[in-house]
Parts: sequence; C-alpha cells; structure tokens
Amino acid sequence: MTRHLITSAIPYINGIKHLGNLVGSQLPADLFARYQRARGNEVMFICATDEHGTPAELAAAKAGQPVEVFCAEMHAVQADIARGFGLSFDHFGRSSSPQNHALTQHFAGKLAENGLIAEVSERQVYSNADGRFLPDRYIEGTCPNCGYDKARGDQCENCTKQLDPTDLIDPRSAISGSTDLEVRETRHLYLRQSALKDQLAAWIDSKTDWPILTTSIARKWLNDGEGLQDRGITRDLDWGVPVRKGDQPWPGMEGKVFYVWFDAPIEYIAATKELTDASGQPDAAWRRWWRTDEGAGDVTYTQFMGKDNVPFHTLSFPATIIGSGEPWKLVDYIKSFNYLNYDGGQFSTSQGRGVFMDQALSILPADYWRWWLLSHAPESSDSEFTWENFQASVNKDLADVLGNFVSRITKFCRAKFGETIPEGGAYGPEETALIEALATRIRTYETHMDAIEVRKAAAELRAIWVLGNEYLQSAAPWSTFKTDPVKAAMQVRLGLNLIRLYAVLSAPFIPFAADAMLAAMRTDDRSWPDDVTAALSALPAGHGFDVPEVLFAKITDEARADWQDRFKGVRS
RNA sequence: GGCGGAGUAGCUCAGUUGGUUAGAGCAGCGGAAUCAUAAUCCGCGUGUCGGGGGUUCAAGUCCCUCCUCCGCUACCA
Repeated sequence: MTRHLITSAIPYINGIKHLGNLVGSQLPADLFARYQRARGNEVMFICATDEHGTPAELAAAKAGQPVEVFCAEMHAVQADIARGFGLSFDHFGRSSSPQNHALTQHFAGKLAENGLIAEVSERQVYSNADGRFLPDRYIEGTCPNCGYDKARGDQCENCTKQLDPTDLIDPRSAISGSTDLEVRETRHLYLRQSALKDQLAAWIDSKTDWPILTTSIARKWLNDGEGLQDRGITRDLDWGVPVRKGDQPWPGMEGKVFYVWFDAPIEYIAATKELTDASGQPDAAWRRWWRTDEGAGDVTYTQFMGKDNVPFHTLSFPATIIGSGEPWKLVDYIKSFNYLNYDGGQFSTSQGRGVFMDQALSILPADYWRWWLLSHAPESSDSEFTWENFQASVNKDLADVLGNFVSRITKFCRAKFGETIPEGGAYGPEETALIEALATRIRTYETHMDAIEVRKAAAELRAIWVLGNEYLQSAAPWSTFKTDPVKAAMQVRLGLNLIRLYAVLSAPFIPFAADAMLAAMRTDDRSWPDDVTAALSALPAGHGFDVPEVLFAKITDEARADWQDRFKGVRS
C-alpha cells in the first residue's frame, strides 16, 4: 500500500466555476484520488476555496454583503456543486480558516528568520473614492502608445503594450470610475525568490518525468530576463491573513495582509489540519502527510492545476517550503492542463459564455460531464467543447456501448432465467480468450491511470466496455439458449459479472453510474480485478439482481439545440 | 517583441530514443445479428503528417526557415 497526497488547485471564491476550470484541476484530481483508493492505497485528497484578494472584496461589495458573509455563502455553494459532481475531497477547506492564518504566519516568520524576506518601500496608486490601493489592472485610462481609452494599468489590451499605471493618460479607478487618485508610499514584504533560484532550478531539473508543459513554464520564469524575480507577498487590504512574524507582531506591517498567492498554497496544508481538527485528532494526524520527519517520507504528493497556476506551484510555493528550512513535503509530480475552449472561443466568466458547473448539473447528470470532460481532457494542447461532439460522444460511449450492454444482458437474463444469476456450464475457449483480452486491457488501463494519462485511460476503459459487447455478440446466448440452455446460463452469468467488473473499473470516471450498476447487481464488492478470472466469479449462481433503469438516457437533437442556444450568450 | 504549446483521415485525437505498407474513436459505406436504450458486432481509409529546404541508407519523428492558431509575459487569481 502506498500513500497518496493529492491536491487540486483551489478555485477562487468570487463565483461559480465553468467546465474549463473543472477539467483543469478538480476533476482529474478526483479521478486520480478515486483510482488510488480503488487500488487500496491510502489517499488524502484536498481542495479548498481561495478566498482572499481584491476580487473577493469587490464581489462581496457588489453583492452588498460583508466579505466574510459572502465568502461563507460562496464556499457553501461551491462545496454543494462539488458534491453534485462527485468530487471526493477528503476535505474542502477555506483559505480564510484560522488554521491557514496560523500556518501562513508561521511560514512568513521562518522565511524572515532565514533572511529570505526583504522590506521594500514602493509607490502605489491609491483611490480616495474607493478608500483602497488599486492593483495595476484596476486602474484604467488612455494608452499613451495607441490612444485606446480603456487601457489597463498593467497592459493595454488594444496594442498589447505593457504599461505602468502612471503611464496612463487620465487614469481612473476601474472600480468606481473615480479620477481622485494619488500615488502613495507603502512598505511591503518581498519573498527573496532570487536567493533560492539555484536550488529551485536544480529541483526542477531533477523532475525529468514531469509534463513538458509544467517544466517549460517553470524554466521560463527561472531564466527569463534577469532570472527569477522577488515577489511581493503582502497587500494593503482588510480581508486576508494579517501580517505577523509567526505569532509575533511585525513592526511596520500593521494593517496589512499577506498576498493571496502566498497563503493560497499553504492552505493545502492548513486544510488537512482543518480536517483532522474537525474530527478531534491530534496534530500528528495531519503532520504525517506533510512533514517528512513525522511520517510523510513515504507519501507521494501529486498536484493538479491549469497551466496558469504552474509558476506559483513550481516556484513560489516551493520557495516558501524550501526557504522555511523545515522538512515540509515538496510536491512529487505536477499534472498541468491546457485550456478547454467553448464552441470556437474561450469560456468566459465575465461574459457568461459557456457552461458553468451549476448549469451543467441542472441539465444532465454529473457522469455525462465527467466522462466527456475527462475523455477529452486538454492534456497535450487546448481542446474544445462543442455540443455536437458532446452529444455524439456521450450517446455513443455511455448510452450505446456501456449502458446498452448492461441493459441487454440483464433483460435477456430476466426473460430466460429470471432475476437470479443462473447456474451451470463451464468456460470454453471463447471465455478464456475474453478473460485474456480483459486482463491485457485492464493492465494497460492501470498503466495509464498510474501515469495520469487521462485521455488514454478513458480510451482504454471504453475498449474494455467494447469487449463485453463483442463477447455477447459472438457468444450469442440468445441462440445458444435454444440448443444448449446450460451453456447459455454460463454465458449470461459471465455477462452479469462483467457488469460488476465494469462498475469497479469505471467508478473513477463515472462514480454515480458505477454505484447504480453495483446496486442493480446487489453487491458492495468493489475489489479491484487483480485476478480477472476471480473477479468474474464474484457474483455466484443464485445471486439475485435487478434490471436497472436506463443508465444513460440519450441526448436528443432537440435538447442539444436548445442548450446550444441557451449557453452561447450572456448568462442569465 | 520574448518564451512556450499546437498544426497528422470529414471531426476529435494517438504516434517512445528516426526504421517494415502512418494508427484509434466518431461520422460515412457494405454486411451479420435480433438479447438490448433502432442499441450491438464484422469489414472498408490513394491522408501533400501546415509550406519549403537540409542531414541520413531511412524523417510525422532530427536541423534550418517560413506560415497559422493558442497561451504566458511576473500587482487578477
């Protein structure tokens, strides 16, 4: 038995995420977690909401709520949707938790002790009307380069020129539109990532098995320009982790909070403590996952994220860990994903373009989405969601190949033998060949799942389903029954056992359907088919079963056209 | 601009360290079967592997160059 620590990039609190966000982190992480559990390994699967930062404050203000209330409500909403998708987090935490406050302050204190924090005085734009400092991109004005009048303080979207907020002509707050802006002096803490550059580079270089997408992004940041830059880790905001040096005050930093990207990854650790605290366990229970000196030496830690998160997970967070000088667990493997596009363009949260997680669940069961998204995961490049492709894939794979397999064998048995697994007969060459073919494909499936090759694993699983149909087609128990009912009984018994086998193998992808299949077979036996022959005799003759409802209803052309129209525009 | 990813059959994609006639699923065409959600199974591919040049006995796979799409570019997260 091995131990797997698995984290998904934590979704930001300001709204419900779309399918592109889901497939880039939480869903593949869940696939891997479910698979590792199914293989009998010990799993700690952590996710959380990322609650700090300017956008959260603004979203709360827009909703007319105190930010604490807004975040609490949105956390509950996101947690509920996650349950709807079957995301099997051991804990879905909150980066605003007391545990994260303490741990974030602890790391900052250690970094300061080790000389890796610098205090920098800088000048930032302050909006009197908004009563807050404005991040560069929250300042709008006219581009000095091209004259575009909605240029942002970090970059002009029109001419792509990178800007400094003070470059803008007639700058105004993007929040209130106020032009009552001034430049103020403010002091901030910087994490001296540059001092750790060589260590980080050596660490990245040692990860020869990581996806190219992951390492190339890390190397780019390490070597671009003058190399890895120091990063500001504090902000002038109210909502966040107050800046403290461990449990001591930090003179000069009163009223400031840590930068959201500093505390967010630490929440992976803190969330684990949230879990064990909630069940009254001692600290050793979470530290055995995170401290290599307290039991985490045999833990394999895998992170899942979209490519936009890679710099923070390959550099900033490791800099925090390494810089602490304490034996915290570093990530072993980073699985990163490209983007999922929507029908010729991007998913857009701001424009309400595409399908959002709550909407997806409102029109179809989670397994439909899970299957399509995972079998089309954007691993090697960006991929695209189209309703036509979604309809065709789901109808063919789930309804025709898997669902109909379950239907045909259970209904045939009910008609000829009743709702009990029939007895008699012995395997012949055809059954031996099937078992051999299954064993080969199952071992390949395991290889892909171990390597987190999501699309390949999905393709292999589908091929395993096809083997069942091939077998039925050639064994043809409906013909055999007329001349040799005992042989037909053996064929049907094998077919019914395939349903349980398929449920076990498919559960990481389609957990709800897998549950329905097991329930129909009246079994809780989820043991992994290390031995295929044994797995196919799990349900003995005489065992009762039920003919299940249609597992996957097909998506009609009318429904598809309706959804296509409904989700192309602005979210209502 | 810089860096990175991608460009392979109508569609979605596989193609280790260069090596027999470039593969899979879907769609399409033909056939079998009739247990089943008209669901299944079998058979059928003459593709400029984005363009051009080069290295090699041999390149989708290596080198150069050009074109197209996408992403990132450090105070959004």
